[in-house]
Amino acid sequence: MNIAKVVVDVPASQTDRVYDYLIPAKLMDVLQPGMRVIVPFGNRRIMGFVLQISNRTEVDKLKEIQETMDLLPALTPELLDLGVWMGEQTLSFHITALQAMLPQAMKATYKKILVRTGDIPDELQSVFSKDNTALFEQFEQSGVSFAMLQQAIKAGQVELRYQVNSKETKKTVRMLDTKQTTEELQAELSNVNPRAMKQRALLEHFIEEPGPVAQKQLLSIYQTTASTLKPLLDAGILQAYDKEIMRDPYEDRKIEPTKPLELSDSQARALQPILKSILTEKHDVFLLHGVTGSGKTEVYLQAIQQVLDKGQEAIVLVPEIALTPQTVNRFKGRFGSDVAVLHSALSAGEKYDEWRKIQRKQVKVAVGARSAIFAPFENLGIIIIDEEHETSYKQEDHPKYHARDIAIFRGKYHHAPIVLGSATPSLESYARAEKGVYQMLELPERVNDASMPDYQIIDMRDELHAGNRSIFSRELLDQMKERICKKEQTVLFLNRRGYSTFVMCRDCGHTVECPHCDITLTYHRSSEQLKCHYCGYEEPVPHFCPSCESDTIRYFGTGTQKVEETLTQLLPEARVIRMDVDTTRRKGSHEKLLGAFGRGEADILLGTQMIAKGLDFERVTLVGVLAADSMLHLPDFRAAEKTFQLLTQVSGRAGRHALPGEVIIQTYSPEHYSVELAASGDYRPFFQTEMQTRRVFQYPPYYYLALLTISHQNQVKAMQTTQTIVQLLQKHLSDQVRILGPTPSPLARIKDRYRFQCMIKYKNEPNLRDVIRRILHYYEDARKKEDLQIHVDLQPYSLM
DNA sequence: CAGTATATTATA
DNA sequence: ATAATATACTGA
Repeated sequence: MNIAKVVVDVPASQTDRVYDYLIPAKLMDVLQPGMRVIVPFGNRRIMGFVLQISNRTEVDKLKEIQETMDLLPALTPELLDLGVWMGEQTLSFHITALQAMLPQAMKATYKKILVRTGDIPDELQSVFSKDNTALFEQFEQSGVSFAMLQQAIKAGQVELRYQVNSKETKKTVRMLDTKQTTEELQAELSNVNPRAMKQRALLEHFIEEPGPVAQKQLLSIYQTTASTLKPLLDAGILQAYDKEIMRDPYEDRKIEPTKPLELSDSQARALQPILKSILTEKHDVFLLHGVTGSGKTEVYLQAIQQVLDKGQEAIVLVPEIALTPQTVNRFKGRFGSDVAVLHSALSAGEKYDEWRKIQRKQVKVAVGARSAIFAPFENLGIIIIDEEHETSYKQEDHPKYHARDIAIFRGKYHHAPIVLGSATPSLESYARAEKGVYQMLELPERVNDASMPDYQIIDMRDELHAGNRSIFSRELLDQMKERICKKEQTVLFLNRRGYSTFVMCRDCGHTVECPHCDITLTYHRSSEQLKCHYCGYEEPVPHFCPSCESDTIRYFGTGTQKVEETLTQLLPEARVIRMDVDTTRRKGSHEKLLGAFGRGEADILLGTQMIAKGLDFERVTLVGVLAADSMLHLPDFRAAEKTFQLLTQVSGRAGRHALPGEVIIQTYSPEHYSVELAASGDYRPFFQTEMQTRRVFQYPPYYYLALLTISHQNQVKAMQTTQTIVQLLQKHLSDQVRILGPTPSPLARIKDRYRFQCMIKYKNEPNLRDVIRRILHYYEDARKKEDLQIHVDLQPYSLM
């Protein structure tokens, strides 16, 4: 057993296979599958994952593994299996799938280093630093001729080394301790100059309180600096050393411990089957459909409790934007230090430490966004996906996985149940629950006897006819005034998706477009620039229309800043907190703003998507949605579903406690079923209506989708290639399949590349992945040489 | 025909 | 992805 099967860190189709390496004697008893290693590859050194240790190989001359990067496997056997499966399912490289399961900090970085080993010309010497090394990059920038370096390397005067590093760093604190006994210290004390008061104080500390202490802490207690310490360290009386510590992003937060709450009847009814699956170790998938405020989280908490009691572990996925301190506190409050939290707001180091807590089994519960589904637990008892309908569970770049699919894979492996929770389930999940593939659990009413809020839909066209050109309807304005009088609070939601600010000429209707993409430029007020969100192009706002030279350039669209301004004009007495990307960029600002709102320091909370979820404030009795229909016109078959979900979620922020809630929805499409049915608060009618549409147009959940996007600088080339691909697909797939295209992508041009798509609708195509793989292989040369790009997305969430 | 740009190929 | 090697292509 001296051969390791290794996947190397070269994401390319040619290297997407397993390479065999000899295990050197020093690693013989150390190396295990799942470890990262450094291996020679060609004349470089690169990182790789050990998949397997074996005694067989087909290759005559094997190279040796150079060294290991881990002492504990980074990936468990389960995750290694998952990597294979995920690579196949998403048509990604094996290495890409494996990398996706680890924190960014564990990704390898590569450096080429020049080392001087002999006499070299002065000109070349100038590149090297004092220690006779130089980064290869430095050499390239230095302007010294390549030939000179080549010669020096040939002559053995310079060596080129390939260095592999991992980005992970471990945080340490400086500790102080002494090896001497109290008596010896007493003796030392008498030697210290009596005028060195602070030094004496530090020594006395070690006499009174023996044992190691953090330097920072000690110095602050005795109000002194490291200079006091120095003589003691120099004399060898005290010793300093660095102790590794875990970064704790939540260390200075006080979290009140909570006890399990008494469950309502329906909560108890929903919990029962979950507990049963946990106990019998059955891989069931539950769809927990509970209206907003119905207490889904308490059900999760009690299910997790059962898992922990059994000595098992739990993963809870929460959408990134809902991963607020409030949410985290609910889990930390119940399970304390057994919880690790993984989300994007943490620094790379913090994420790495949270991950290691899981790896070392120092925690039992992982709460996090999409990638937390890869938490390296080995005895999983349950996986919970909250807000399961959220599209952010689908990763948009390779590997394009859906966390729900990964959860089901892991659930099967561990014989553990999966709970998908939502007030507005995805049609896919609800349809599966109806068919009995998943088990349906319902929480039809709110806890605390709170009733569902009252709804009002305002047709903004009527407002316009009545001469109100403001972004606020009269009704909403009146209601907000009333709330301020009653000392109640309002949440205002501005849906900005598919809706951005742009400039338009009032005279001729000209809008400014990106010269490289077929898209209108977005107006950025802070910099007075027009920017393209797809390629980064920007230009200053023109003073005159580029088309007709009139000076009637105006801004359109509504940003939160604009709403805030209007609000202060119309309701000068209102105290407004605005939450958007700009005001929450700084770390902790999110929490600060919500905290202030929670304490009643503002009357109105104005925000985008980020306020749609999880907020739970007692005094919020009014929710206003400013542009309910802004998503409906997007080229997306899920537009109605997303609108319905969003309206239901936002409305769920109102009247969650004793005070009754009211919801006002402003829209230009009051008759659209997604708006109307959100008002009814009832999921089923919407589900049934939407299912009909999906059936007629042959969309999920009736059909599976695969989307191929082909792009090239040359429009004709892109179109023709897509045409050929369509024909190839038609030829090799079954005759039940529906293939659409070539169609120009909704974003027909990005970065000067024309984009065409082909959509495959299918029910059962076991060969699909193989056929696509063959097509990709067929175009391999063209992709490299002619810069043709082919993107494949199976079960896409974005059709752009 | 050397010297250099470009395509091909292997990476264990 | 990257580097070495094979091949094609300039300019003498």
